[in-house]
Amino acid sequence: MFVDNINRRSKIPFYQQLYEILRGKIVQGDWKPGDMMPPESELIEQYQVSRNTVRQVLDLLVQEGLIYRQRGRGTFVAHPTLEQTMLRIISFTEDMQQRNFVPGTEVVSSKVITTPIEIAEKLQIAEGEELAVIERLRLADGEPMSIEKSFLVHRYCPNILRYDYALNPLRQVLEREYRIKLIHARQIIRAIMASGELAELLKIQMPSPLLFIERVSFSQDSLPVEYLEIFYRADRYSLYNELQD
Amino acid sequence: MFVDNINRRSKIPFYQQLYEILRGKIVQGDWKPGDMMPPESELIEQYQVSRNTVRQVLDLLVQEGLIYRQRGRGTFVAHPTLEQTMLRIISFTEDMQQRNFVPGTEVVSSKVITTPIEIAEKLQIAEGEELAVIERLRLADGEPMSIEKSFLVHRYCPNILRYDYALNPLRQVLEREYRIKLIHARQIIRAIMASGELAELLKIQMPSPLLFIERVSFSQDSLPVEYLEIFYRADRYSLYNELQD
DNA sequence: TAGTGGTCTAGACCACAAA
DNA sequence: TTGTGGTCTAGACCACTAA
Repeated sequence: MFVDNINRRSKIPFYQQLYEILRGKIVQGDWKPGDMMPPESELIEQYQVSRNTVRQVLDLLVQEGLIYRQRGRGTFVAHPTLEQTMLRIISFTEDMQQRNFVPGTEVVSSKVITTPIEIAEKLQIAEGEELAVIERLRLADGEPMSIEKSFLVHRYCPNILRYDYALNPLRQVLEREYRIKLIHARQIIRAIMASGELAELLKIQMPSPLLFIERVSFSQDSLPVEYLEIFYRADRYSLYNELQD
Repeated sequence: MFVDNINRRSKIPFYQQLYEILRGKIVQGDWKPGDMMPPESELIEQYQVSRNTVRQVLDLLVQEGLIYRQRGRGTFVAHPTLEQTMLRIISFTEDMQQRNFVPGTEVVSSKVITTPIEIAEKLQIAEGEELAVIERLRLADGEPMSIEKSFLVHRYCPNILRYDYALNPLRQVLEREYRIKLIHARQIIRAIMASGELAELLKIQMPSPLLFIERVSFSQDSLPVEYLEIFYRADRYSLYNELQD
């Protein structure tokens, strides 16, 4: 078990601490989909915070789609949906687990290049600065699902290529070794035709369509750190979301 | 000007009333992008509600992307972004205006059919029930942008095909003539290859990829009313969104 | 220093679901 | 009737921005 109480001397707000605690219980499966959560009164008692603070935390979890509330009945752990994929930054591993695939990774190449102008603009750096490039083939149940090309500003994470990204998640290395957390991203979604090179890696016939995502991710300091290109096999991958109003 | 105060005898919660009021001022342009909103203290004074209630309303507007807050500086009206396209149901006309295109529409066909089983499932109706089908070619600056095929449960909107959908927005007819408002939708986004028929209508070469959206829209009574297929030219259309966490 | 939004408390009354 | 979440109040202190 992890920390399960609020540190009242910490500079982190109570509601963020409680959010991490409750989210952990859901993500780690202490509370399972469909389970009723402790009622607000109990959370107030257990964590010694006010009702407003508890409700602030529950609001966040509702927004995230992890729980839902029913007036008069209680608060329940939600069944996971693909919805969450579209609004939160999640890892390939998480994404595949939600889709009931076993994830796998092969590194296709990794090298340092000088930044071409198109990417320099997206990452707001000078043309010619060094970029670390990691190209990975992503597998689902052993079959190719997508190609990911990561372009990282090398100055922020020197020597990052010394790790093996078939074994280490890139985001974990960034967090643990370089204290860089990617907390915000902007992406564009397109349909494209597979090039010969991509078709070969993804084991698909030509011509075939791909779902193509270009994403720029920002660190906790609001610096653009990574430009990512993902090429998904259109026969295996689609996006889902919900609209309001 | 519309209603600009809170009806304290209404059964509608204060925060919902205040939300409508403030949202109206933004949408109708009383407050323009970049403008500072009145500080919380002023809203409390003017509308005679507590700070919590004011903040509940502002939270909603922040979530919707209409405003943003800066600690120590104030609360400001946000500049519209394509972001909103991905999370709100908007019309083709609105979408094109945001993208700085002049929208246009041609009706390709309209007819009544009996529901095939795949669509019956999506709309939760019996196989063989009547569907009104409207197929429209959408233009942007006079050039083909997309094909939309609407499948409507005919029982909910009898005789809907008597209107001309080159002139009348479908959603407007549904609202005005049948009191059906589409307030919620679920959609799946894929990449596909254009068929010969679609390629011809969209004036593109074969083979070409398309961005394909399947959407089921629900009325205010939570009934599925419309199944919509949209085929976008991939060379002219892409989706944009932002991710957190 | 004055004014802003961010966090937090301790109450209150209500609406709804289930027993 | 009891227990749940939904709405609302009137305060408090803090952190940040700009003058």
